[in-house]
Amino acid sequence: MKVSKAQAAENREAIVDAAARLYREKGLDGVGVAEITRDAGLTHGGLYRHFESKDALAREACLRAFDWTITPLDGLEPPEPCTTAHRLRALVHGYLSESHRDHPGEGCPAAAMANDAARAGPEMSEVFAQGVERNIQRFMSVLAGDDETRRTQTLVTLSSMVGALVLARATAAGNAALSEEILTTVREQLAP
Amino acid sequence: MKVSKAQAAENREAIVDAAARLYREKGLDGVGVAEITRDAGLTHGGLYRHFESKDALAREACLRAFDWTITPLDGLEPPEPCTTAHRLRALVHGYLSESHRDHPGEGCPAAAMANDAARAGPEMSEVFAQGVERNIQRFMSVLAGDDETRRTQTLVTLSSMVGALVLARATAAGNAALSEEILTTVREQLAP
DNA sequence: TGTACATCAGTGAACGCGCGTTCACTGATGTAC
DNA sequence: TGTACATCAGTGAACGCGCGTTCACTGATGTAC
Repeated sequence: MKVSKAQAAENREAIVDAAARLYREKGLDGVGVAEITRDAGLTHGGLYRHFESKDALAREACLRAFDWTITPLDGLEPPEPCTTAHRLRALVHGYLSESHRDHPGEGCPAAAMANDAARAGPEMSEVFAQGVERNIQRFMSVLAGDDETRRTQTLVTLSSMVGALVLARATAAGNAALSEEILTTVREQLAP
Repeated sequence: MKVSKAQAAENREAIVDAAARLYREKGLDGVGVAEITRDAGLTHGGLYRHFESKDALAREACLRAFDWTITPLDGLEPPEPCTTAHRLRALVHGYLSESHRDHPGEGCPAAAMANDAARAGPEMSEVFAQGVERNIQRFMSVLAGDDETRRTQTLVTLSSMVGALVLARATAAGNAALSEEILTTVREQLAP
């Protein structure tokens, strides 16, 4: 049955949100349209009233996933005086936390779907690159100094964080000690 | 028809090698058993004489992939005197090269299949963790200093390289300039 | 060293299954009068 | 403001397709004598 335009818009958002979460958790090839629409409270047939194809939905979901913001850990809120070092530490320790490692669905898509994005064709890669650039801009705004220095530092720190999180996740189920060592060592090294 | 035991062993190796390459290129969910056995010069039916299931093959292929060694770039062979700094530079610049970015099938599996390994269950995660630990040991052997310092430096540098390569690959098709910027900035920062 | 035969690596058709996508249909919405 | 009706978001059965796995079969291998 038809629903109101407002309801239809809400349903569309629910589908994108569900896809953004499920794709980060299970990968682009790990979720079907049936699971995504079910998660959004709908059935699979109606998907194609909103999206041209599964790939088109995936692209929109990827962009949505980059709206993600880090959840600061308890006690990691920057204390006064709120210096650059304090903000950087809160960010790094939130990113390289056990909580972020164990909940990819609500976390950074750069770490959760990079391998998938690399294989999904140029259109997805373009969307992913837009998201990464947004991540870079947000990270730079935390730092101090001239633009070039901040951008260089951001690229290196972001790469370290993405790499450490990706390795910590891949080893978590099979070697918890190694996963833990990667998280703690890298976060202490980046922001002691 | 039956083949000699030596031929059968060769065929088994060919299947593992093909799987190790294809899984790195296309992901664990991106290749079927038909493509793998075809690549090894066989048909899909015989696979189950050698492996219990596709998952069992995937685990063995992942371990095999970690036999990977970096291909030094032209002119990046450590010059005499061959110091720690020289070896480190050759390694970092080889890892963060355009060639490595564009050929994941022969490259580091930690960067090529980390997302897949994280979702493939505890047994795959254990195999992956073994491979990562081997990568760590090999990287440590290049460095100088006491064990703790070398291991800490290794974990941070390895994370940076994995993160940078993963991001460079995911953005390559959609934003070549950003992909290039990530590679060059991080490699110059890690080993100027 | 020959010979007869059991073994078993490899083949390819067939299976059940879940996938992305289509489509006839439903019925509340929203508009034309 | 009512009323009649076209619209279209959502449903769920159906489709073709490719997947992992099975299995009857083939025929060279390797062994028992």
